[in-house]
Amino acid sequence: MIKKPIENLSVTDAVTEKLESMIVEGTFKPGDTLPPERQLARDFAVSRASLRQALSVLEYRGLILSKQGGGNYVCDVVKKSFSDPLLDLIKRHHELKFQVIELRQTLECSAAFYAAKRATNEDRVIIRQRLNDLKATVPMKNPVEEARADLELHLAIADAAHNVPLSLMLRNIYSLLLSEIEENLSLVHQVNINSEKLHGQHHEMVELVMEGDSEGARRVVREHLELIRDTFIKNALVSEPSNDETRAILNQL
Amino acid sequence: MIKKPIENLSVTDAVTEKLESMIVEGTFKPGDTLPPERQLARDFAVSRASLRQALSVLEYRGLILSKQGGGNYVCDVVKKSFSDPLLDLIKRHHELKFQVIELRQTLECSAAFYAAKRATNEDRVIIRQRLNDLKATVPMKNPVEEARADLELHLAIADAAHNVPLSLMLRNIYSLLLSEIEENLSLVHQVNINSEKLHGQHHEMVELVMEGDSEGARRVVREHLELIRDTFIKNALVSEPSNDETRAILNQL
DNA sequence: TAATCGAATTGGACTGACCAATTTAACAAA
DNA sequence: TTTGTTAAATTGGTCAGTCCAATTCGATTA
Repeated sequence: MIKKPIENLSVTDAVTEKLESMIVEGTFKPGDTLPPERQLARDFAVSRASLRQALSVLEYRGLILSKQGGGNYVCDVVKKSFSDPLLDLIKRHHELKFQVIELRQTLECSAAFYAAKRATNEDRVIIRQRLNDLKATVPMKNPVEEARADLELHLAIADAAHNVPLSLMLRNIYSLLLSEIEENLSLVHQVNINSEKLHGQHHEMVELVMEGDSEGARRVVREHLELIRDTFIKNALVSEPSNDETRAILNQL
Repeated sequence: MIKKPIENLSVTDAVTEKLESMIVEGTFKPGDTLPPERQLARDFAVSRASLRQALSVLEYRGLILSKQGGGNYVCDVVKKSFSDPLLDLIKRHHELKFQVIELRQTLECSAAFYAAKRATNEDRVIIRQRLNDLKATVPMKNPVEEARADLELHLAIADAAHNVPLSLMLRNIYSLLLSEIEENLSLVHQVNINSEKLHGQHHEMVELVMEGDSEGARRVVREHLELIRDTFIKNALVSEPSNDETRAILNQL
């Protein structure tokens, strides 16, 4: 039987693949400039329009960088990200970030609720340890480390809920938030306006879980994430005042 | 202070962002066709070449699908799932199914809560349609179709919550449950013991969302999923009496 | 009623032109 | 020579128009 891998590529797609291959295989090395578009189009026997469509995709993917008057520069392929397009989407759209916080609130409220019911002695030791770790990071004045310790505490509580899918989903959300924080440190500094209140909530949250007060734990976590959400919104207002996205967020409340 | 994200966008990039926003925010909905390229170029006051560069990036990112002679179709980004080791894990470990139901309860309670607050008229039409579809499947005596229609109703409510990540996670769970049901039909028949009560809850759930009673909607969904959970547990007891996993589940309650 | 055909619609591609940022080289001044 | 300025060439960015090819959809026909 003949396998028929029909090449049904458009001109643009074919050029995209060809250029990608040449970059990955080293025909064009990082830092090089690609041949001028007009010449490249002639070489590939395609129109400049089709070539430029291919170049736009390659630029979006981070393989090249176009500079008007300069040229098309080949970027370091190592930095190429394989991340999910959906994650890219969430990172770029503020209204989705708000939704992520809302989802986090939903999940964490349940996590705290069940953690208060099901936490084992071992869980309790870990949770206390995470709380101490968090307190230890405060004097370090390192916002990334503090954020990481903060999320580790929340994660310890999530794990104490003994619901594997719930823990996994929160882990996904935390890694997303952490990369967000690492990319934009200024947000964290402004968050610190409410740092005492947030730390107080951390203590209260841990205590209620320890006491087995599931309803109370859920309530505190809800308040905790409402405060985080409000801080996020204030931030959005500061950095992007009278922006359509920001207004859309406010209308959702 | 610096922190000045200068808007130095090219025409193509501006069009890309604009279209992306309109898709994410729902101006163009999944399944819709975008306006014809010539008209879209006129509307944005850009050349068709620039517009097509933007479209090629959006197509690479999976937000739209271009079909020659057909149009540019908006894809359902929500249906794109995280590449998740979670699904494999759950399929291999039966004790996780109970946790999945619990997670589903957490997510759906929030979904119903926000749906009652945010459902648009369009959402309401779809929800009513799904409820009618579900009622229509009952006389068919086809458990898989009924389960599918059931989940479609729940999904419509989830989408009405207007939280993309939330919808996405529930979609993942639903696809998991559906494949589970298809693999094991016997469970569904036994569930039918409570079918009248479940159907009544469906009606009540829809009505409360329609009335905008967010607290009531959340309560009904919680009861609904408690019933589903209990039915699931009874089933487990019948099929696997005095099993370690089953006892572990009961101890969690 | 169903199938078929063709015109209108729509995306795919090409060409040539012009603009704007950058680079390069020529030139002038020190 | 070295340095700074300027003008021309280069190059990416954008646009308008034209034609091709696949699809759609309504009118026509069996």
